[in-house]
Amino acid sequence: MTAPPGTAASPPDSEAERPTLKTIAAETGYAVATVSRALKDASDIGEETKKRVRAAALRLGYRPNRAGVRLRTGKTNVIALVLSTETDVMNHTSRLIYSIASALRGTAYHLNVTPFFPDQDPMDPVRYIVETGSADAVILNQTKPDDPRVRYMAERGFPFATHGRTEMGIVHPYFDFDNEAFARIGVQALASRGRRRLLLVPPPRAHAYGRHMTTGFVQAAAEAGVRFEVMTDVTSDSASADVEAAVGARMAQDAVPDGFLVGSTTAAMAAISGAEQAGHVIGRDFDVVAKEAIRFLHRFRPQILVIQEDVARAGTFLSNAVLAAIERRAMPAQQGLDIPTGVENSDKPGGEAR
Amino acid sequence: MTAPPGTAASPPDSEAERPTLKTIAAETGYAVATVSRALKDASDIGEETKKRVRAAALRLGYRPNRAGVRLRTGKTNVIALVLSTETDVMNHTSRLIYSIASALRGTAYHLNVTPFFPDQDPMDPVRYIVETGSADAVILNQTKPDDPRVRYMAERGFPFATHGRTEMGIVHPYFDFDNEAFARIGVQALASRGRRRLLLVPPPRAHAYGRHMTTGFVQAAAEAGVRFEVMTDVTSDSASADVEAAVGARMAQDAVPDGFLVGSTTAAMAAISGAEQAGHVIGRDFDVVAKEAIRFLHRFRPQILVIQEDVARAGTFLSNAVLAAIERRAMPAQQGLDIPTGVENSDKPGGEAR
DNA sequence: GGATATTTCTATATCGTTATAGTTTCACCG
DNA sequence: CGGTGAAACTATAACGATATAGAAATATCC
Repeated sequence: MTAPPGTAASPPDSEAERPTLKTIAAETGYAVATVSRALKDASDIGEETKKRVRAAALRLGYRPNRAGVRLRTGKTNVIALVLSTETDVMNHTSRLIYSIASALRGTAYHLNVTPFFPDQDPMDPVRYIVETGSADAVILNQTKPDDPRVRYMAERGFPFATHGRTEMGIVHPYFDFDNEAFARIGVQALASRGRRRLLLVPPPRAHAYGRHMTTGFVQAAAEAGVRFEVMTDVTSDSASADVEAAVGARMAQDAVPDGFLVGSTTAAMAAISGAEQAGHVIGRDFDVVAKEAIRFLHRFRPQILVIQEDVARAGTFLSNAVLAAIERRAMPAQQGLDIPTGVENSDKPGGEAR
Repeated sequence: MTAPPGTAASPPDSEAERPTLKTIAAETGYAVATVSRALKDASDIGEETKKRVRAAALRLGYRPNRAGVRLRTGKTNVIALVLSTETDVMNHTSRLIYSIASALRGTAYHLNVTPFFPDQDPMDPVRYIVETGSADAVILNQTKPDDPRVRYMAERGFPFATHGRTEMGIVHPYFDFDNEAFARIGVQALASRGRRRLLLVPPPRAHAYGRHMTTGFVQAAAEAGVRFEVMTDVTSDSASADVEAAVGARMAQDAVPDGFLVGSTTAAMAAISGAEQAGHVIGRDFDVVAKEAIRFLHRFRPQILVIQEDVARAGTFLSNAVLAAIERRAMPAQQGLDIPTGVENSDKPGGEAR
């Protein structure tokens, strides 16, 4: 009898070594290649062998070494989420992260988060990931109308999806909140409440969604036959104090607006503060339509008119989109749109922020 | 003359292959091992060689293949952030992520985010990371007084740091907001405003910080000689509607509290709503002290008394702590505490939420 | 019965890196 | 001039996985 080690009991090591294919091979008596093929259920491996190998793998708690797989196959099993830190809408980011991670549960994929900062070239993280092959797919947020990151990934055929659209005519998977619909519904809600002089605090035009919202606002207001104006000195991403001051100043002038459409949650609060300081009362002198990802604005002022954005749906969609792209699968829909259906305010019950 | 390829011009490949040590070796004429050693500035490599190798590496845009390094050395260059999704305090999470990522900029480390969900064993992600060696260090948040995750990592000597303390007597790097100081300062602020019947909406006692806050509250109130009570049916993590209802009910009974200390931002808003619905006026009938990570509560009610939590500092500290732990370096301080210095309200100017 | 498939398994090379044990070259020494 | 040692470099063997060509063993066919 020869003495191949590890045939009987478990290894005598004090440090429990992590099992590899080699360990299983030694345990079962098969070759490493056979074990590898058996575990991936290859057609040229016998049923009995597969059963034995799987049993050993389970017993030993085998988990493939990612570095080994990655080196050999190039597959990283990583999805990179590249986040713009420019705008951090209330709880938007963490919701997005949670919903992506949640959709990735049960898959072999892990989530890598790479924020980039205002002093940085937005291309840096994207280039790094593609050049070093450190992820299998990328999810981007805060797209610009002409976004070099999208062009870069599309040109290289690197799997990716974006939260937000572009205006480049490049077909790729994205999920977007329908800011045009948001503006339209908001304008209609204000108009139906008798508001006739509308004011938009728009997102920056540098972002694609800023243009959509502005376009929707202008069109809907024109259709409704009401007067309208768009703030130019501040955006919904400006510092709260600036929004407050700008709106306050505007509300002290002539032809006072009586309906606000505001592009972000924080800016909505600031705008209301500004108007109030100019002596106007919400619900009586003016109404406000705002977008939020988590219900809490109604606590700020119950009179506020709110349109909900479903960030979790975005995360789920984007995860599925990149998983499909990695496997070169077709998707039922390459693009997803979160189309709001109407405004809410505090008289309507609903899910609550915690 | 022999014909070793790639001596003169760049490779004729249409697909620009990613350069490896081999590429540099071919370019420079040195052996792969020499190139490797030259790039890590080993002592047994000549200056002239190093210079040439570095130049070639730069010219070719060489970046080490992480999978190769990881396979050979076991080093992943990944920091894992394991997030509890139980409580999602306003913008807390994204701030933490940004600040960690920011501190990791310029290092060779990447950030992996692994949330775990209420239906999951909190040990799962931690076990997975340690067993598969998928990260060099772990950062945990939302510690429990007796936290098995901390025990697990400490026993194995796996580099880690936590946001929040435990009560297990295990010495390890952590950063914590001083919730005891928060409670003390809050109670003193209320007492100095003449409030004599204080109410605490505490964080869940399952979390370490919940105990700290409660302890601090009870002690400070006793010292100040004021009456106090701790809500038992709801916590600052309860659904907003529940907090609102519970506080509202309490405010309709006898011996009405005139000062609230609230453990979270959202619960503070809910508590105020509840009290207001019971007919009480903030600033006149009662005062509220709340904690926030991002300035915006003053917009909700200017009268609110706010104590700021510096989440960015936590992220920076935790990053440095795990980097030191990975390199087995000593840290100037193993533990960090964010000790609030006082309350603010809207009469004091300050940084703004955007 | 010999040739040809078919099934099932194995040996080998490889991905990119690094640790280790050489090897070569040259200077210096007694 | 042989021996010693340092300096500078190289060859080789891993790390763990998998693709691929090939090898036994068995089955199938004319």
